[in-house]
Amino acid sequence: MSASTIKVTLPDGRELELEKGASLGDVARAIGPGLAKAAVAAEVDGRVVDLLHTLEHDARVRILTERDPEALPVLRHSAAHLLATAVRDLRPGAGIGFGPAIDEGFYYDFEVDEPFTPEDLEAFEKRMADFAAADDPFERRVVTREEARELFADDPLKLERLEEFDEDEVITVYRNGPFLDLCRGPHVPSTGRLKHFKLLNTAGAYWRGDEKRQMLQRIYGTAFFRKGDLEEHLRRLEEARKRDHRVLGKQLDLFSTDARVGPGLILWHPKGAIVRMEIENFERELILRHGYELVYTPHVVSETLFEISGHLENFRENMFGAMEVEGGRYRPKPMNCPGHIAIFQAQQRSYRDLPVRMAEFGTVYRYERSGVLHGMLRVRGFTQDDAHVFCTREQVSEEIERLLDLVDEMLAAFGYPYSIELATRPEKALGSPEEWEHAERTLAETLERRGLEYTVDEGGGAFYGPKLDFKLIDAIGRRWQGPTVQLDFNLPERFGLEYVGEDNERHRPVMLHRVLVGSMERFVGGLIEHYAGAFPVWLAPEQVRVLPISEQWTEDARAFTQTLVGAGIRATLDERDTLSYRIRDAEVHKVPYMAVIGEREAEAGTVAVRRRGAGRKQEVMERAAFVDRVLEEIRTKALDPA
RNA sequence: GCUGGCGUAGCUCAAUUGGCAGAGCAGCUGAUUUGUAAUCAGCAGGUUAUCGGUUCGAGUCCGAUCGCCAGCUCCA
Repeated sequence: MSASTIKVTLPDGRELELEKGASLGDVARAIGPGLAKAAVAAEVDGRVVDLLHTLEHDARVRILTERDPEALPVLRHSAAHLLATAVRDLRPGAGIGFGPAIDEGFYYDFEVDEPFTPEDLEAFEKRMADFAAADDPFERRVVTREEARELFADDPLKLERLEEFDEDEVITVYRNGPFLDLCRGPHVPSTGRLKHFKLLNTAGAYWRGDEKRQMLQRIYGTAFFRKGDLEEHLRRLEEARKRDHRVLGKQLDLFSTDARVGPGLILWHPKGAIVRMEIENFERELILRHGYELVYTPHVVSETLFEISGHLENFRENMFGAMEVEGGRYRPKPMNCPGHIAIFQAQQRSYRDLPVRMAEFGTVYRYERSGVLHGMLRVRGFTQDDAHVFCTREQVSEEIERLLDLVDEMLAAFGYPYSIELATRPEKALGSPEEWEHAERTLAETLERRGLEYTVDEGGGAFYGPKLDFKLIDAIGRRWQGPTVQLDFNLPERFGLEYVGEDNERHRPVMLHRVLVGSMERFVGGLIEHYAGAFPVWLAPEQVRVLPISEQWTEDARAFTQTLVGAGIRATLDERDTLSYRIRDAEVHKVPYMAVIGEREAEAGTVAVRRRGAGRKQEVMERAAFVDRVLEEIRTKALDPA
């Protein structure tokens, strides 16, 4: 092979020989005209680049088309440029910030005097379509720092970014039509590739995410290769909106907030309280089976405790203010751990006592800035299903294993698949690197021993120890914060925790923090959305609604309701208006079972059972059999058939 | 906290350029007794979030406060 050629290896192992300096577009053309047309971008030695990128060395190359998931962020990033093109066209003075692709789409930040209106968005979207129709190529150019300074002389935000480049860093700019941006790329070949996009909303966003800097106006949008994908995405957004726990919470009378009570403080209505009670009962029974002991600690605690724990120092801005009582200062507790530690320390502990597993449904109060509050998902008062395990260093691995079982059993009951993340040592961390290394390895090895897949969140641990995060995946594919297991090198030290070992010496125990649901408020809020308000029977506030067909059968229906209630089933009798009206009402309130009793059922001692959402498909069965079925569903925590 | 938007009956929403606050559902009363997603009629329901201002006149315009929403920042 001559010095002026390079070797390109394709995913199928095939090798091509091309001129040095050939572009990825050339590679695609060399493979075939069909691929050349379909090509969107390319992956060179694992890095996504655009087709203009040239090859100077031998490389492994994969041409990316619409079908490759890696191509979507490229499209979206290009869509962000298209948006900026339109905004610059309609608002010539607009300053440009950053415009990256994000998980579900893209955004671009602008510095403008007048914030954008919904009408502006429509106008921008139309203008984007014009520039897309023009099919301008995305042109990449490497520039010197000086050139770049000149090109962006009128863009202070870009100039600021420019100053951050290292001396030897390659500075590239991209042009499409009239729009030039300082950008690393990659981009699709031309604006004509951008066919299916939508601008979604606008909001303020701080420049560089720094609240001390000026606020820019951000426009969010999304883009797809195929029309159907865009439609599907918009349909999902609509579906998510319909499942909104704040809307369903009101419709189903589960919870509310009240300005007089205070923002971020949840009022659990009777029906919401039943859902919570069922979860707590289930979990209480579960953890007792898993070797936990229940404790209770006070809601208002002397500041002394939080001075020792360090919360007053490190968590102060999240704590409610102090109240003075007889010269002492008290705070609503923001966390339960110090209380549990105090219980641990109430007696001398022997290695024979360990591990000590202490659990509490502990209500905590944290000051959250008003702008972040959100329904039940982000509040100022919430109840954690909190537990702390005090054990020896050697016991950590086994305790983690037990937790994995517990997590699995807990989440299975709600039908949540989950993924695991191992969060490791952050920049600012307490404890020695060796200690961290050991702890991280323990966690990783335990997961591996159980054959569990996990990803590593590098630097995502708390300053006081590494953790395992379990992410729930809900019915419409969204990820939620689930259980966490956190190792703590800090508190045992601060409180001087000790146990007496086999050697009659004092040792420092290891401490694990763990939650399963995290916060009852957030978890139930998430469950409402997961089930779209249609709780499985065991969680349903009302499990059976008994419907007599006419007044004649009311007494029989009342007796049957009593039978159900007597068996421990949450059943009510509805003897109002027409049967149709009551069926509708039960459906609207998502009651899982309707039990209809009329002449035929009264005579035969049966019941006509209609399942929520099943329409007219009903089943007539013996009453005792129905009671058994409902009890069985409750016992097994049966989920609705998908 | 910040930027923008919003706040009308229990709920969902109307109310020309500033000109008599309305409807459906829910509730109550009565009639109807119904076989699978809304029977009919009547009644009641409001200091238009709160406070102040402009105006002959404010749900509508202006200011402040409170709350909510979309984000930013932060997080269970």
